[in-house]
Amino acid sequence: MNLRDLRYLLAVAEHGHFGRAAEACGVSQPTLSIQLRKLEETLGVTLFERTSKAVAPTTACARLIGHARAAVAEADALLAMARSLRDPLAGRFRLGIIPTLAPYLLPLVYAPLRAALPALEIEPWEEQTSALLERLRDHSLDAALLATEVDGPDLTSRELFAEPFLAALSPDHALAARDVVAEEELAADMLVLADGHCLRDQALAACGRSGALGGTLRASSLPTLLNMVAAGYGTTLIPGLAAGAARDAGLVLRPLAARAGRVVRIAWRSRFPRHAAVEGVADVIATRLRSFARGAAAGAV
Amino acid sequence: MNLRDLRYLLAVAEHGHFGRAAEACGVSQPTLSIQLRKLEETLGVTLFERTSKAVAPTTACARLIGHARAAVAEADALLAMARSLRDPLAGRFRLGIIPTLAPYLLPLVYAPLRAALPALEIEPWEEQTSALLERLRDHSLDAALLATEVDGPDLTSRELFAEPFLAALSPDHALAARDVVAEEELAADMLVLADGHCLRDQALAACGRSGALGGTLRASSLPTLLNMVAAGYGTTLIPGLAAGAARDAGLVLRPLAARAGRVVRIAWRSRFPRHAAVEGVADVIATRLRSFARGAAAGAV
DNA sequence: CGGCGTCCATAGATCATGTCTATTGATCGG
DNA sequence: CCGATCAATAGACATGATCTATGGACGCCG
Repeated sequence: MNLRDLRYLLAVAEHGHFGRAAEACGVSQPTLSIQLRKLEETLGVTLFERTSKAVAPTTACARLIGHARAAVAEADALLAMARSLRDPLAGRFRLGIIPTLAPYLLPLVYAPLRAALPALEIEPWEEQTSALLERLRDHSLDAALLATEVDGPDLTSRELFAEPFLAALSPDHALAARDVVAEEELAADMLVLADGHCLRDQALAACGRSGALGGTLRASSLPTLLNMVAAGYGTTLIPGLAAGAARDAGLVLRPLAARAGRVVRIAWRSRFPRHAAVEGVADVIATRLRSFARGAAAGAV
Repeated sequence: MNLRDLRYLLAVAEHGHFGRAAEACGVSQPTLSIQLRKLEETLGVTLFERTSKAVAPTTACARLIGHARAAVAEADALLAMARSLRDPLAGRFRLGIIPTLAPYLLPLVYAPLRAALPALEIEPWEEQTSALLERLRDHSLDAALLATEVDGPDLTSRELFAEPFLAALSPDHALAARDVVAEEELAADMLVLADGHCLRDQALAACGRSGALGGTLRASSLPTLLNMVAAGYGTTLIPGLAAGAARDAGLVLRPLAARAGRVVRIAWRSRFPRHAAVEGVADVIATRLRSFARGAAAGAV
């Protein structure tokens, strides 16, 4: 049994006439006659009482036709929905973002993304790198904004922009008097984020330390960390996009001598079919942040 | 798009594995792969993200799959219902019966019909001949029990049994003293049914009258007619099966000299597909009434 | 790190079947 | 009794579903 056969059945029931039903279905009358007879044979039920005068549905047909109508309607609904889902630049797009990036990047790119991809319903999801990678791999995210390389052939990534780190100091810190701070000078009293944040490892690596100091307080979020530094508990190293928030917290920011920084990338499953959506999002973010990256390259933030 | 394709889609979504899905569908893996790819092309939507490791439905697929499931379920329901409708000796059977027959025949044949055709749900419909023929022709009845021949090639009929008429008299009527009454003797004061009852015309014809007497009361039903005769308003001629009811009404019954009577037939549309049901019903009634017909032929009721 | 197994995609051949045009048969009306 | 109408049938044709065999990508394991 075929959906086409059910459409033929409905057409004959509606028109009560093989010729007109065939015309409505866009086929010849013999075709419709044959197919309907085959349907009757497969069902084992006579569907119509045929006369040269009229074609009347049997009672069996009357009881079956509701299901036929429902099946055809569902198939048509599926086709219509497929048409609306056809655009890869439309629909839900679940985008993971690491916590040290989300609060500072999203406000910058949200409006441009809406403007460039109006049909794309971006759902941000904030979590640490490893969790995002896991969610990418189990298909609960479509793409993720990270500050690390991704490994494995199942994932692909594209560089979006370079984000320089900055030394963040309380105004009364000794280094606050300097124009430029060398990364190693921060090592002595640097505060870092909790385990799992990629920024923690990158900050430690930038100033030549392999691990955090024993007993060092580990902030669970960047805003917390900024407040700790502002309160004079130590120094830290922040990503450039957080500069505004850091200044608002009353911190003094200084460029780094060796220009340590991180590269923000977008990552996705290599086989993810809506590649166009990923590229679209990536293009918008890269374009929006181009000036920022240029400024960073010039050493000015 | 095809119901088969939708079944393939559901199988792949369920198993997450082309090979096992193909096995479940009873086809080879390449077949399923090709058909699914074609489905993706016709829909314009990628349905699965394929890896050698796993096959994951896309978000678009997740939204479409509900409709696919519904369409397939409706089709399956249709097939299941068709299976149950396949037996022509099962299901509703709308049987018209003329009013001068129904109350006396139905009690005789109801139980035998239930016993012989347990799956046939017979729905009796009591109306006069012309209305029954109309309903037969417009498909609102499946068959009808009549006491007249039917004309036209669109209808067919089969004789079931012969039903003799009897003279019905009030006990104090002059003719009640006789053993046998000649049909013509009833003509003088015979009461008849209202227009439209075939019994009316047949009774008049039997006693040689072309029309009813002027001012004669025309009962709208046979029970009413019996009571009128019992009350002494005249004589009448009743169908044999009504003998019991007539005696209960206090009437005297006498056989007719010329053995006037009527033939009860079952009629149906020549193209009616459930011919087996008609034959089944006809056989049961003819068998049940065979003794009656023999008795009638022998002159004893 | 190289063979091996798993899994989906592709190629080419084959077979089933849906569709067409032309025609027949049945039925009805003038 | 003849012509019109309508569904069924016949035969040719083309599409398309399916199969087996094979290729290519990937992960596993010694």
